[in-house]
Amino acid sequence: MTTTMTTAKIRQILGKRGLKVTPQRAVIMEFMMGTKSHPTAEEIYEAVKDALPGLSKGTLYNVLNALVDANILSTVVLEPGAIRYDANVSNHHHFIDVDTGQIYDIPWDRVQNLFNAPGEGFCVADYQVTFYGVMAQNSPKRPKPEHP
Amino acid sequence: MTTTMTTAKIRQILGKRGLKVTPQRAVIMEFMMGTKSHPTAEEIYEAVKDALPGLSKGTLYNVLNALVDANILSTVVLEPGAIRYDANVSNHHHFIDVDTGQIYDIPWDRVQNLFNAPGEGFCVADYQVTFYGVMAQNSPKRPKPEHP
DNA sequence: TTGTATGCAAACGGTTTGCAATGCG
DNA sequence: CGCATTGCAAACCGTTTGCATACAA
Repeated sequence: MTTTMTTAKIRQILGKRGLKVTPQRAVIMEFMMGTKSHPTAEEIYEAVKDALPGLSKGTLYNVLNALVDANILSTVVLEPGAIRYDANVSNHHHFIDVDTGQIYDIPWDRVQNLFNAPGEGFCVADYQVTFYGVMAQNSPKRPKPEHP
Repeated sequence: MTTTMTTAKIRQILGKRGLKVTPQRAVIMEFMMGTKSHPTAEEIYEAVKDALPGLSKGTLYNVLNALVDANILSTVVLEPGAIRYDANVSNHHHFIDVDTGQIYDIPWDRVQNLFNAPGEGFCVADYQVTFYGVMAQNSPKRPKPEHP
């Protein structure tokens, strides 16, 4: 895990929401701000356990729920069985690569306005598109294999 | 639960897929074909337990998984914690009434073609839109209160 | 110092699995 | 008759909860 965000910045974000700064919160936030992979709680646990050897699952969920409540993280449910966490809290869509399992954020404005799509009687307040497909082999967005 | 489909029709659907006809499958199918409510396994269990007093949860999941595998039912995950089942197996979108919790199917062709929306490099094979909002009070689609 | 956050362990809810008994074709 | 399906109970997995201790403000 590489450090991508200063402790000061994290203190500021937490402080602004009236949340205390704990090592657990700082490390988990730093990891989440530095990834776009939409990890599950289990994956976050694996990622931070070197930096937080004593971390318990209970505390992990406690921290994640606090950050979600404070609107620092958002959640997505794309498959049954696990909640995924995302540091991108602005409105956006998702693309799931069915080959690699990678999940990509799709900017909100790439999809045309669909507020009226459902038709008469449906008062749409929000919507979200989930795309399924494969990322082009030559796309720079495609993750490189670990051992080429 | 009202009978909306003949036993013969159910036998035909199951037979075509090479599935044996059991009372459990017949009753569960009949209930699912007659509802648009996207019930969870628990809700299906409650709905059919009068007709199938001995039904076990294990068998319920066994039946539901068999019907999903045979493409007689489809699944949706709209919230964490529970899979919802739908007798509508054709491509469609969903509208969730955030007041009532009701889930409505939105026909596929009410949403314009979004295959190219994510942009360069994303080869979209499929997509699905989830709308959140409220159904107009005067809409005929809105469910009537149990005790007006 | 005070109240909130942590660690641990037990509980929880939805779903799956193993196995003997039943029943459909 | 033979194999698929059922019922039951235990196991599983992600998540929540309760409580005593530790710690940020």
